[in-house]
Parts: sequence; C-alpha cells; structure tokens
Amino acid sequence: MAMTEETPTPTDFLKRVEFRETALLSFVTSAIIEPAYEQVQREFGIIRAEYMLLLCLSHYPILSARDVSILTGRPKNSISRAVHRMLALGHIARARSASDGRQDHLSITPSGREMHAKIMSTVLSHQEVTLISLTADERRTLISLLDKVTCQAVGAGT
Amino acid sequence: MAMTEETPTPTDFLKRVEFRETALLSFVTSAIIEPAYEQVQREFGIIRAEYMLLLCLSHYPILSARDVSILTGRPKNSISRAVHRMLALGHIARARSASDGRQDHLSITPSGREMHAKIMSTVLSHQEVTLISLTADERRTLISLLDKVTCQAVGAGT
DNA sequence: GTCATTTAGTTCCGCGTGGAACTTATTCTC
DNA sequence: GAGAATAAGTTCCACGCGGAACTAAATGAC
Repeated sequence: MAMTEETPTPTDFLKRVEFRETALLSFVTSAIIEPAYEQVQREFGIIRAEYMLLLCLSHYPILSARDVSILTGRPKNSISRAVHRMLALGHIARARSASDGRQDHLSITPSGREMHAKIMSTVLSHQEVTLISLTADERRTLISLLDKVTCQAVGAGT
Repeated sequence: MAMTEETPTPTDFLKRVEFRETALLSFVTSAIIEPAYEQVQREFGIIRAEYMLLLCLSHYPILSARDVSILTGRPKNSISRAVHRMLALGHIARARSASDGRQDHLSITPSGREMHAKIMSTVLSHQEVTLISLTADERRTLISLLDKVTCQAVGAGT
C-alpha cells in the first residue's frame, strides 16, 4: 500500500556521514576483507590471525611471536593461539632461541607456503573485483596516498 | 649479545605484501577506527553497532531495523541488540508501523543526538590525527577514488 | 652473587559478533 | 478466504577476540 518506501542506500549514507574519509575507508576495506576471510575460513579452515602469521613468515625467514604481533598489530595472545594451531597443522616450525630462552624462532614450512599461496590468491581476487573501477594510474595514486598516511602514522606512533 | 636484532617494521611489511592496496586500506582504517571506538566505549559505554544505529538515525528521521542493517552492512541481530540497549538508555524511540505490523519505526531522541555528537567528534579527531599528513587536495583525491570504488561496488552488489 | 625489573609467551575469562532457527505479520497464489 | 511463501525482528548458541593475570627467562642494580 504505502509504496513510498524510500529505503536509503549505503552509497547515499556514505555521502552524509560527518567523517567521510573514515566511512569510505571502512566501507571499502570491509568490502574486500570480510568476504575474502569468510571464504578463506570456509574453504581452508584458517582464521584471520592464523593467516596473518603465515603471511608474516612468508616474507621473513625467522620471526618471534612478538615480531608477528608488532608487524600485524594484533595482541600477542591471538598470535600465540595461531602459533599453536599452525604448529599442529604443520604449517610452521618452532625452535627455542639459543641466545634467549624466552624467544621462539618461528619459520614457515612448505605446507605453510602452499596454504599461504592459496589464501593470498583468494584475497587478491577479492581485491581485484572490488577495485576494478580504478585505472592503473588511480591505483598508483591510491597507494601513494595511503603510503604517505602510514609512514607518518607509524612514525608518530613510535 | 646478538644485537643484530633486526626486528622488521610494519611499514616495511606493508611494502612486501602481495595485496598492497588491501593491506594499506586495512592498516589505515584500523589506525583510525580501533582507537576511536576503544575510546568511545571507554568514555561513553557505547559499542560499535550501537553507535552505527545512532549515526543512521541522526541522518534519517525514521528507519526500520532492516534499513539500518542495510545501511551499515551489519547483520540484523546485531542491530536488534543495539536497538534494545539504545531504547533502554533513551537514545532512540520505537513505534510500531501502522501500515506494516512487522516493521518498527525507529527515531533518535535529543539525548541520542547528544551522544551522537560526542562520539562523532571523537571519531573525527582520530581521523584528523591519522590523515594529518595529507593536503586538502590529496584528501579530495582520496575521497574521490574511494567514492568511485564504492559506487561501483554497491552497483555490482545489487 | 642476590634481588628487583623487564620481557616472551601462555592461560584465563568475559564480551561482542554473526549464523541459524524461531515467531509473528504480511503478501502471494489459487 | 485458506494455505504457502516471504519478510521483520528476536532469541539462541558457538566462536574469535583481546585485556589481564600468570610463568619463565633474561637483564639491571647494588
């Protein structure tokens, strides 16, 4: 009856919000990451902290749990859980540091690399679908802007 | 002893990751949102879904819970919980729709507007601190790029 | 060398989250 | 108009998350 149902759209909403940059950043980030990690969890049974661990170790040969925590910004208990599960699945290896009995030397195994490759391509494909409307030039611009922000943000945090 | 401790930095890590746009977007978004909502929760006792509800209602006079769910992309049970708490705190009002007995007509109250104003300024200040290194021009560029992405993304989703 | 302090990693616990099933109301079909 | 299908909102439950307290190891002070 009352067909004057003007249900507002997310796009319209994003234009009204007081902190537009934040809203847009959050929206785009979620549009990539949420479906990507949902798929990764469904298909590979790997949760986010676990993948971030694999991701870190695929780029640095040896890291401690603390390093991973710093690199990813996740709390160390999350990393600790991830380490245990990835150890159990054989995706990483762990050895006590000889020089410091507190630290662990973590490294990725071949099966971990395989898993990383699969997950990476999943995330990449979601990224490409979401950012498809940007030209190569625009993507470079986006990266350089975000880069500028992160360099300053990290510097200020220290 | 082994002072060759080259603990890698998040900034360096961001340059190596295979999906750089996603990593940067996620990093910047988190840098704004996480501390902002942590502060909001600590100071005002309002959690994220609750604030998103207030935010929606501060921009549209009447919405149903379903509308809020669509606008924010959050599942309807999260919105439902938020509605109950905001009702209890007097930040929103609810009335059954006359035309459709299933829907609720939600609206924000003066106290809800006050709360929204406080939270908004908190989020805004975190946004400004994080994006401080961008010029006005660069911010416009960033917005337009993200805008382009969201318009296309929403269109494709429909 | 001994004791206090700091640090890496783990365990514990409470909470926000979201999928799924459920209830109630509306709409569609015949 | 009766029954099926859809839709709005709620409740239930399992899970990932992160702060806080804890253990073990190393470092600093004296």
